[in-house]
Amino acid sequence: MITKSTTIFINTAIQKCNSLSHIKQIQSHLISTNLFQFSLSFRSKLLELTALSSYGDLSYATLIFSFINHPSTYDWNAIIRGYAQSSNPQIAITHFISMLRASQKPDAVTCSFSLKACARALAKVECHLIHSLVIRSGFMADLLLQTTLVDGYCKVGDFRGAKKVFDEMPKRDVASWNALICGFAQGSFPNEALELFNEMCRMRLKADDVTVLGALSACSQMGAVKEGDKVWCYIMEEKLDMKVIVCNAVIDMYSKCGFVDKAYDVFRNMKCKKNIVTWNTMLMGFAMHGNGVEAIKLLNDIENEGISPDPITYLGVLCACNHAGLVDEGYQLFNSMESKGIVRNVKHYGSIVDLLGRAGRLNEAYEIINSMPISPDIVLWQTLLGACNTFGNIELAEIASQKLAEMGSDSCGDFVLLSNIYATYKKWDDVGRVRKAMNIRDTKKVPGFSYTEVGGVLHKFINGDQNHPSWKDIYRKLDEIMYRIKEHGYVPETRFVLHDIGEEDKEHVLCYHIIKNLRICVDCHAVIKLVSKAYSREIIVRDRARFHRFKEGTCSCRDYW
DNA sequence: TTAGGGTTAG
Repeated sequence: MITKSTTIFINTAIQKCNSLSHIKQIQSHLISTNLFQFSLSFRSKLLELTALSSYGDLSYATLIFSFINHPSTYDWNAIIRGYAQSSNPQIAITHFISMLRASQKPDAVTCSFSLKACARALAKVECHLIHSLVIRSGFMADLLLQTTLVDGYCKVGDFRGAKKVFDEMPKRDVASWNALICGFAQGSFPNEALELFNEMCRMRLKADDVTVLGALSACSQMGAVKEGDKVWCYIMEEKLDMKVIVCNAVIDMYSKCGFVDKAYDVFRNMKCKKNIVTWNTMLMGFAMHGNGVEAIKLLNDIENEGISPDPITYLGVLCACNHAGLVDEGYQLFNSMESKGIVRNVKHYGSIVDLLGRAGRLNEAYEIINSMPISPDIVLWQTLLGACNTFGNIELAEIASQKLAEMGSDSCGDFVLLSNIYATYKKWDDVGRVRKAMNIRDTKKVPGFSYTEVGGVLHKFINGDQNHPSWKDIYRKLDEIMYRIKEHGYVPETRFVLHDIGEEDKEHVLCYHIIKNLRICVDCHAVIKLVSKAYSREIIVRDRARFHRFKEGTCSCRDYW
């Protein structure tokens, strides 16, 4: 029998607990008074504190757990929940399986935590397993659990499964809609996400901040500015612009749709307080559009506002210098980071290598890689290789390729770049050697594709495909465009074609190649410039890294990208 | 005592 005063004493101790040593003191008290094995409620609370609080320690929680003779459902839930939100969610799933093996019945909450673990560990099979367990246990009427299932299925990449659970839900609330909308948006199905959002609006269901975040993300991916405008109107009508997170997403949407001015309008007129993400998002917006000077100015504004820039701020401003060709400014900022207390990560190094590389300062870029205190990653070597390709540096290209091979990169692009450098110098034997290596390694080719959005519908084109319902008309139009830009002096850039083939064939390879999902290539860039002139049209192209705005035969990047 | 959906990144 636990006395009332003991209960008060322990509860107070647990409430006031704020360090691991407090936890240990309470634990020793529980053990010495024999309450550890017999007072389930105190023990579970202690375990929860250890597994979940900021001062707790998961491995210590696991130790406590291992001393429990017969863990209760609460104990299991605490440990599973702790691991589910840790950097190692797979362990939560392992504990869940141990729970089943120990013949301890999971409750709906256990399933919820375990599903979250599956989502974070990308564990598809386990997600299905828990779903069937949920059905067998009679938990399917639980709205919260159904929503977790929808979310879990999306995160593990089973969108059909997610849609099925959603469709079969007898009742849905805004969170269930959000799980699917955001799931689709994050899973690169922006069309579907936006359709669901519109369906929600048609049904006159009230969308909340999370819903619009999903819808905005979808618009950003599609470059669907008209749809984005509609979402922004909805946000203002519903006063969701009082939430900083929503404003941030709007700024991001306008930037990614190619309208950095609109993004800046939203940024300047915000009614709520800006946070560091707001500043970073705006900074990245300027970076994407090659507005280096504005980005540097914004960095000064951040400091004047008394806000501390973080590593992402510096990544943004370096990226901006990069796209604007502000080499010295970027280099200076990179060097000033340490004195500002910002620890450089691999992305900062990637950015500076790109900056120097694109300016042709290849040896300096290589020196930076060699002097890095952290190990360079694949992207970094690819960046250097790309710069070597631009400036025709065979020696460094071979070093970068060697590193990439050592790191196990099987990207087709790496081989293509090296091969292109050899091709530029007509070293066909070396080209052949690279091609052979490509075949042996069975390199993975990322197909080039482009999107365009018309009336809220996304049209996707893969290089040379015939999947679009109007593909014949489209190709006919492309032929006409090619004919017309040749009148404006178009000469296909054939230098960057892998194979050693005749000029005529090379041109054929390039002529339907309009926009790349990776960085825009020299030929595409030249074609679009001429199209903008021949048809007097402004064309906005977003490639993997930035925006190009073509007008009257010139591009906003001033041919520096 | 313990549940669901979320913004910036080379």
